[in-house]
Amino acid sequence: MMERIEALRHTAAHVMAQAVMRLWPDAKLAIGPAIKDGFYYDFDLEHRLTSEDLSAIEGEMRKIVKEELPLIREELSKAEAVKLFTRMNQPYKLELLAELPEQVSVYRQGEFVDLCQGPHVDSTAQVKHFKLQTVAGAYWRGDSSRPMLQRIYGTAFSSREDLEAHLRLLEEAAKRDHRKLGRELDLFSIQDEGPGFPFFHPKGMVIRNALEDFWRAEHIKRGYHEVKTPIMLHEDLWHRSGHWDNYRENMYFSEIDEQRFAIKPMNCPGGMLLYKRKLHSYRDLPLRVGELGLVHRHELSGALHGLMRVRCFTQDDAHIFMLPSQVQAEIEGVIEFIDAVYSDVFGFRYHVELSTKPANAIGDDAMWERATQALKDALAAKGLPYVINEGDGAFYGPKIDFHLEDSIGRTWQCGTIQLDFAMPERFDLVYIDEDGQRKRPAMLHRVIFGSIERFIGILTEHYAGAFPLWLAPVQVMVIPVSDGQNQYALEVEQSLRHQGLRVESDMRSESVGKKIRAAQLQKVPYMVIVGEREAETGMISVRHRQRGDLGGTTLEPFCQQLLQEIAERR
RNA sequence: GCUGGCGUGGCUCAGUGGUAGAGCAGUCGAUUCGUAAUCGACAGGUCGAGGGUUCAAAUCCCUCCGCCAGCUCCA
Repeated sequence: MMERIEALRHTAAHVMAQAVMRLWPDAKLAIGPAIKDGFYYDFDLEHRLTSEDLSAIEGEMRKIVKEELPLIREELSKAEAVKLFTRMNQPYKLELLAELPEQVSVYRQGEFVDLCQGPHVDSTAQVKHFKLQTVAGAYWRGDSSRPMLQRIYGTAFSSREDLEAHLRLLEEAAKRDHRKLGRELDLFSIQDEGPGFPFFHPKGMVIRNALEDFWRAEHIKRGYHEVKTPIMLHEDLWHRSGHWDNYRENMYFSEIDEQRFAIKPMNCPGGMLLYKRKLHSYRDLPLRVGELGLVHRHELSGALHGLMRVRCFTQDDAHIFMLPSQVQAEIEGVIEFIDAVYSDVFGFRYHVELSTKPANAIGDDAMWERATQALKDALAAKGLPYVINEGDGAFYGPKIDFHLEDSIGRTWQCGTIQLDFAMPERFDLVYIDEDGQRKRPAMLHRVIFGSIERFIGILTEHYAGAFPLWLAPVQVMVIPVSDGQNQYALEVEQSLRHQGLRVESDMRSESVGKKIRAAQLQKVPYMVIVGEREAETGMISVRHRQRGDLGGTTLEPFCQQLLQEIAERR
């Protein structure tokens, strides 16, 4: 079933390529695979494709569908295929062919033929429900030193209903985009004067502080200490840590008293200095040291994306210094910690990747092998399925990455656990073992949220802005029915505030309906409506943003119920 | 950084060569209202920045900045 839809999308890609070739016969074909929910095809083409062109291509595709062309597979020798694609003047296909085995396959449909291993559906007639979406640039073979091609993305389904449902889903997803909600709910902004450097507004700060309070409480429970290291440190430190050799491109530098300083892109070198401030006993280990550390990284301008991808962010970092014998238990502990936060508190679905030694790495292969194996062992012990991300580790060690999905299905790395034998070596970290000998500790770098900024972005989309009570910037909006109840509303507001709730009153001379609507749009969890009836009897009328009118009650039980809801983080 | 698109009041958008418009939000006034929009008035923009073409530029051209989609890269 899944394979059939993939074949259908792959065929849709061929139909699109055929349509493009009919409209622009000089187009050079690159590749055109099926992807999640659709397909794309890359073209090298003098003409710059516009959205009007997309309609024209769609029109041509519909003709091809009507022609009911059968897809015919042919097996060719490589030599024959080279001849074929040379005759067709398709250099990218020839480049692909050079790496293929002696026997290759092509698929024909009418006058169109493409190098392809398949499978496909039987006829272009089956590609009925599709839509071309966008055209964007993409490097040939994903290599930024190669030519940039034009990529057309499309979506295709086996039924009209599925296609329409998917298009509706995309529309709904756009509504929960954290950048849109961040503006509407007045959580944060990014100004032209600081691309990638977000401003947090009062309401965004409430969420941020609630997350940090939660974070601190959970870390204390798990035996962490908290520290704060400086934003800026001498360049020499970054030479010692390996960042200058391996991470310089992403770093900001400045000068103080004719000395070069770097703004930290990571917290670990500062953490190393803190560890080294005194001698440690084996009895001190594992030493778990957390830091909400603000780091700055120069990201490519085109990569910036709301709070998800910024140039300065706060990592909820921690460095765990361990005896070699403690490594596996500590990794497992962090895996459990992350799962407890993601699954139990926020109800996220996530997937895990294991990233191995990158091209620019410090430390020898044996060390990398040992560290990678330790991460694998921990994952196996926790029974966590994972995919391997070859060559994507940090330059100082392999890592386990936890990925969360945004509203349109893009995934973002949040949590990560990195095992590092290199940094302790470089900084000559030691502890005194029970035999009195100086020995080398192992070290773990890890984050739970990843970056607070990105995590807030993910949370905003996850909840579509309707944050649970414990995170909601305004928890209760008091709404007097008319000006006559403003005084009573104020008393209610004060009383709830004294209980520690975040309350506001809407005392504008507007209709109740309008004030309720405003609170609903701000996704305030509870509205307390007070009119003449309530003012006289000392009661309140409660409305919930999702459950609607909950009827009358008094302050005391209402307040207790909310405090309970907050305590349980529902 | 690259390819393409876009940039008009706080927000959403209209205006494509002839001295800047709407709705929402805001302010003021009237209304005093019972669970998602009461009525009226007022105020608010050197049209992203700089340069050029023109009698005349939001509109055409150039450069830069920023944003959006994707690629590359990553928390």
